Amino acid sequence: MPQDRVTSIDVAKEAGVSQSAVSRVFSQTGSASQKTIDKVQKAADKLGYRPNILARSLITGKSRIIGLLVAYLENYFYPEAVEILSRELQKQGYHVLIFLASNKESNLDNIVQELLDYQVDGIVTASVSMSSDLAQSCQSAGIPVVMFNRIDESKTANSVTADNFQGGYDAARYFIETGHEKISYIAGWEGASTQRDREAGFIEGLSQSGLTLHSRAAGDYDQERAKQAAHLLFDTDDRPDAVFVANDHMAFAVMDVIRFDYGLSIPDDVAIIGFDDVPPAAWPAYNLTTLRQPANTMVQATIDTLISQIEEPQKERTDTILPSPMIIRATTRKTPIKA
Amino acid sequence: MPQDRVTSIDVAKEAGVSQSAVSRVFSQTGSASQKTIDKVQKAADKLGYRPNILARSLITGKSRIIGLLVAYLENYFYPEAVEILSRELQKQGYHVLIFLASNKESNLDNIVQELLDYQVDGIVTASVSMSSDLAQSCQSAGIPVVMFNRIDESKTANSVTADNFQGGYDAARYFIETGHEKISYIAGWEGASTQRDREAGFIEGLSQSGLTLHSRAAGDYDQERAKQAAHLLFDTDDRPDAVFVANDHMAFAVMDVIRFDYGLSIPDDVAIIGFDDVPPAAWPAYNLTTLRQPANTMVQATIDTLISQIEEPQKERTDTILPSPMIIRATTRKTPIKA
DNA sequence: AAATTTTTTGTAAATGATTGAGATGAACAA
DNA sequence: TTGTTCATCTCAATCATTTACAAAAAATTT
Repeated sequence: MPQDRVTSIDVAKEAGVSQSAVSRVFSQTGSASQKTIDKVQKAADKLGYRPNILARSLITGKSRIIGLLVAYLENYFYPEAVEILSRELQKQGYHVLIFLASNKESNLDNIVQELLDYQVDGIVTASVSMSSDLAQSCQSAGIPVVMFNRIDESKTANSVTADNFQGGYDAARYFIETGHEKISYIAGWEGASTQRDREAGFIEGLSQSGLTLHSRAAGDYDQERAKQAAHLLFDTDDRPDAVFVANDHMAFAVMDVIRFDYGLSIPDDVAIIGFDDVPPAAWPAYNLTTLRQPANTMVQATIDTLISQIEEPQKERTDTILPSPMIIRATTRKTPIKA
Repeated sequence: MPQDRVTSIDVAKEAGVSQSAVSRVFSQTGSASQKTIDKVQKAADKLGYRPNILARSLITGKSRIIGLLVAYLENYFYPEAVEILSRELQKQGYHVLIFLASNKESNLDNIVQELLDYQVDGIVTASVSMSSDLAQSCQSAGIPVVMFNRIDESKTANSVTADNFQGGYDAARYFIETGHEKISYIAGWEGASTQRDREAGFIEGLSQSGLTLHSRAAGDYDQERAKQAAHLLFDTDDRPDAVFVANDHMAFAVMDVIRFDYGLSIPDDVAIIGFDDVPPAAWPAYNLTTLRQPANTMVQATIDTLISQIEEPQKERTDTILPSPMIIRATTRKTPIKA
């Protein structure tokens, strides 16, 4: 049977002090004499008392809950980020309430409403971009929002991203440096800022050498679609000799198609660069050259912006862009020029 | 500036009814005439009112929050499970507050306490087993606990697992059927019930044919350790020709070692069976024969037990064991007998 | 139309904490 | 002793709801 909750009143009675004395002992703010602190501690331990966070939140107006809105976890960049985010926030006395967005946009409004119903102190969106209306409505409710891995075009929410443009640019430069000329691109989901920036940077990098895309197909950040895209690129006489894939998750699928469906060798026949540097990229079976999104620092930046805005609501919004270094592994050639 | 919260009192004033009338409209229980419902709805819409869940929880004693305690997300079985869990609970009006356990046992007590502080309605642990004391203390606080993917030896909490014993058994039988005799095992973390059951089943399956383990090493469910374990098994003249690896996550690392460090061919030189059937197991680069843990049905069972216990606290605890079918892919031989 | 039942409504008391205002008392100086 | 200061404490209001109770209104029966 659910034993009755122990409240501060019970502790107060047990310790022979007032209820508010108990409260003062448990909320760091209050001043209390060592004597009462001891008495209260002892009574609390005896009864197994712990303050009810919900009641506290009600009155302080701070729940110490951060709402995390994420669309899917199949790209392994996100589980990693979620883990770090959650651990770090935990250290600072916050906790993460997780919400999964369906793919249908329409649903997002409802989900954000539910988030607000829980009186979250802040919101992090990962792999999801809020409409400006939605971001605005959080804003005006006084709830800071950080978009993780998405840029907010409307400049309402904060954002933290890797330098997607530069990453795309570097990928292009590296392909060119290593002697490629037929260079193709498999795009992510067109609605995502990451996709747009990576492609824009890549194109820019090509055009520096007077090149354009040899071919292009959309993979929507999905493995099945990426496979189809790869077939599109390779079911032709004029195959690319280098492919930049908009994220690692798709790159694995693309590599599998290239190796197993076409029997081509990577990087001798085709070089591949991905984006994210998720753990499997380092697995010997793939050993993928990629642009690293630094999950750790990205999460840290996310938390910093969020918490500083929670504590000082008047703070300006910020866009943080972190460097995305190239991790050179074995899916690209090392030799500068093709024999 | 954070605009003032809209409360039921504001709505009541606007609609010209009592505050409790507003409450009645928003909580399904209360009776109200169509006329007041309309008035209240209109006023609420106008002011943008939504009930404060924290305040509601305070009085009802139900937060509709489920605490999820997870140790790490690097084994990709868990992100998948978390995603499904969260989505399904969301459908039922619950939400997931996620807590990451550190590896240090000591910490677990604190974390569970924090969970309870949030007045969660139930707890799911994934890849974590609670001490019986801890489970007991949740029990007596009236908070049902389901251990996902762990058996509770002490029979205090509920549990949902795949049939790990049978899976191990089947792996052994399959190796034997396909003509192997030097059969080894790479163990998971010895503290986990999954590890123990998988190994026990495997040994049992071998002994049915009068065989014993050719060799054994511990990988602790960790890729680095698994690699070391693989070296231990293969740095010898008398190598195994089949290895059962306690989960897929380690199996990938082991395959990489076998292929790239020893230049052996899978399954011709060595056959491999894993456990879990995480998505990368189906990727052509691995194409791993494995025992599937049915994430979907396991999560569904978890939710069912949890919710039924939340709603009927007197309910008996249950252990659910779900079948773990073998998914035969390309890391095992198909031919019954070695040439 | 009166009596009865049913439905709706408002009042007020919870829920379990925080917190400001004032009361208490100890410590100290004059 | 008296007055002053200061830390500590208690009281009571507050947070935003739900909900028991009783009163009022509406619907139904006689």
